[in-house]
Amino acid sequence: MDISQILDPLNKAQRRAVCSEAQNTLVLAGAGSGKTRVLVHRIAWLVQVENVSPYSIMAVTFTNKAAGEMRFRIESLLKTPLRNMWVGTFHGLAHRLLRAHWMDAGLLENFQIIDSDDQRRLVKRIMKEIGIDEKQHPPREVQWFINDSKDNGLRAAQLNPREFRGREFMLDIYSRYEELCQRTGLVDFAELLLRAHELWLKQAHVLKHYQQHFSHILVDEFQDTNTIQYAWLKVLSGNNLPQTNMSSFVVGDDDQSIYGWRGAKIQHIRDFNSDFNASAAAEKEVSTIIKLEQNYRSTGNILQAANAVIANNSDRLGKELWTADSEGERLQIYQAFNEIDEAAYVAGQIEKWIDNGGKRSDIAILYRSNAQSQPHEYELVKRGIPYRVYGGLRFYDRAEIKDALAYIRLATNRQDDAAFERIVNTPTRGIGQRTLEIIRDTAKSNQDNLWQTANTLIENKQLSARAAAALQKFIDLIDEMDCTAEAAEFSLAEQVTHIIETSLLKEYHGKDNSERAQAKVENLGELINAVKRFDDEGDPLLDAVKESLEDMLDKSEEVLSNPMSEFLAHAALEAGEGQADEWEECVQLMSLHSAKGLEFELVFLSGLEQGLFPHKNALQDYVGGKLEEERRLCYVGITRARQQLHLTHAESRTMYGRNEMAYASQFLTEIPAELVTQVRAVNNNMSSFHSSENNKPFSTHDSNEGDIALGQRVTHKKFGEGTVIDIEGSGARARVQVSFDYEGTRWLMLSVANLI
DNA sequence: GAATCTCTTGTTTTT
DNA sequence: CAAGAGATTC
Repeated sequence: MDISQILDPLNKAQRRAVCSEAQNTLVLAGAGSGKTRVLVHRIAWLVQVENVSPYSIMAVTFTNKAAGEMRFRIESLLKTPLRNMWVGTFHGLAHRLLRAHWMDAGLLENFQIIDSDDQRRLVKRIMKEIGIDEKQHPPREVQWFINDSKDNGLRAAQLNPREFRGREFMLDIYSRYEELCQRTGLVDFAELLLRAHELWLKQAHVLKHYQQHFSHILVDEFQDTNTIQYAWLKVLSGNNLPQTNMSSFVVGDDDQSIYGWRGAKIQHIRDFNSDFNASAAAEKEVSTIIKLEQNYRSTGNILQAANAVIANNSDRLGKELWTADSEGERLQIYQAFNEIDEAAYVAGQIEKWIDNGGKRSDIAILYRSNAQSQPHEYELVKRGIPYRVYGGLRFYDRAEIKDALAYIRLATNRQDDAAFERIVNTPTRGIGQRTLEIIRDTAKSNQDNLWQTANTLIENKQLSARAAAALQKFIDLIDEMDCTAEAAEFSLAEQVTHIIETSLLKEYHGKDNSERAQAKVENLGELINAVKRFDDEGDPLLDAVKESLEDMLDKSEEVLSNPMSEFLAHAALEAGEGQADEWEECVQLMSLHSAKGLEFELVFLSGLEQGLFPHKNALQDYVGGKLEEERRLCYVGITRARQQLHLTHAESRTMYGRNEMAYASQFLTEIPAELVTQVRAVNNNMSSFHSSENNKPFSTHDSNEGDIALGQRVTHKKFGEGTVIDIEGSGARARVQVSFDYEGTRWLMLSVANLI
């Protein structure tokens, strides 16, 4: 392959980045400026021109989707499969390293990854044990504290107790949690990263091995790295050495940093230059910054809107996107009466797009929170428009699946307390609170896991005959499911099928004949297919690790861990986006967070209301930091659109069962009016009147009680809750409903929902 | 010990 | 509206 194929499709700045000779390169890439393309072509350049071996390259991303796409695009560009290249997410790579070096990392061989749900249960259990009132200190907060500490690389022992005066219990819970996880072979998401970092620091031979193995590290979405990820990269890149040959190539956009709540620090982009040049033995340029500002994605109007919104943020690195493209259409803002009307507008526009020959897969509906997908789904189903929802409750997160996985976990690793707790009495088998309390207490005082404790208690006849019998039945059941090495003669699918059958989970979840129950039974069946798929496809990273460890003395056998553990890790890390219907032609629904990195011809940004987006939690933060992250999220949303962008908000929205009124999002007012067309459909049979108790923002007008003209505004004083109103000119009548907005202001609501 | 009821309470985003 | 906790009844 000749160089022109790699370089021809690139502009000048992109080419400069791809061919960068600096040891460390930071690419500041605006939205739609060809960020992924630069990464992919950079790798192709390294392999084809600089003769770098693919497996001395490590490419890190944040999502599995991005990792998969990068691998795919590199393979298509180079026209060769690259099984041995290290491409993965931070968590995926960290997990892979820990599996290969579990002993050096101080973990149990069959350690399991727990999600935040399991984590909260464990925290709760500890709080109960040491008598901390959950009402006063929500487990969520403690959980957040633990994760935040880990994200910053701090273990309980490293925290200063003096800073916890009056909250010493936080530290106490943290260290007990660490101890419990260690003993039972459980690793949470933050722990994956922290352990991997500690592996570098504590095991010099491991670090040295990988420092010699890799010559190039590439990082996507660099603005999203948290402290521990950044430190991990820094150490691996040889920052601790006087001289290193490792080359780092990172790509990011400070304006698209949207994971601050997960510990990401934009500051890392600023620090990169000074932090990654310790090896200044410079025969060649040490570090360089390249800005990509030409946007190839969106129309001029969309880009201008995005620029205008993000300009309200302070402390940016400074980038101004431009396009050679034409202005295009104006953005359209639709003020809906409520979320049903909003969904109807969106679906109507989608039908129009399709009628004009547009593709469904070019359309995305984006929202701030996953719950907002529901009214849209309802409307799309009603009109028979195929769609697909990303995120939200994912396959492996469903209760019935987590139950099944807990059985598999316990069958794989008896020390897994989290799994034990989840299924010891699911389905119910006569093991009640009392028995469980005894097991927990004994386990606590003996510093033992629940499984072993239960066995001991039965042996020593310390339980009532009834409880002991029930517990014994459970123990026998799990033993019979055994998935440890001895089960190797059965395929994964056979083992899982057996577990689902003998656990009676299908009977348990399907007992009432509801649709919901039926779906659960089907999901359990689907789990077997998921196992089969996993067994067929395997983990592309595994091959890479095997290869890279071949030269590491007597370590190669450690790489091959129990296949069932591999599957469980896959379930925890991939969370199971449906893969089968990936290529089906349908409208895409997803949160703004999961939309990052994607693009669509037609985009709907829905729910642009003050309190929802920006979210009310962010508004309470008067420092503005959180609000700025919301604004970046809005920037991400706007820049997803290529041709057409619709922004919608509703005056009233059903939230936790009540109608809530809301003002339009401040972000809407930040878009220059000349870029926008305001749409308001009047040809539906829906009317909405509202006013606040203090007559803000509307003035009051005299009106005969019980008779309202279309479009007239009223106060609640004349029309109390339940008053019947004639809607002038329509012949319709409605009943007044009183609602409250986010600030607690009282409103009157009349809509099609109130028609009588 | 299990099932059912009532009550409260809490709601972003993801690996 | 939903999940979870706590109380009540079987």
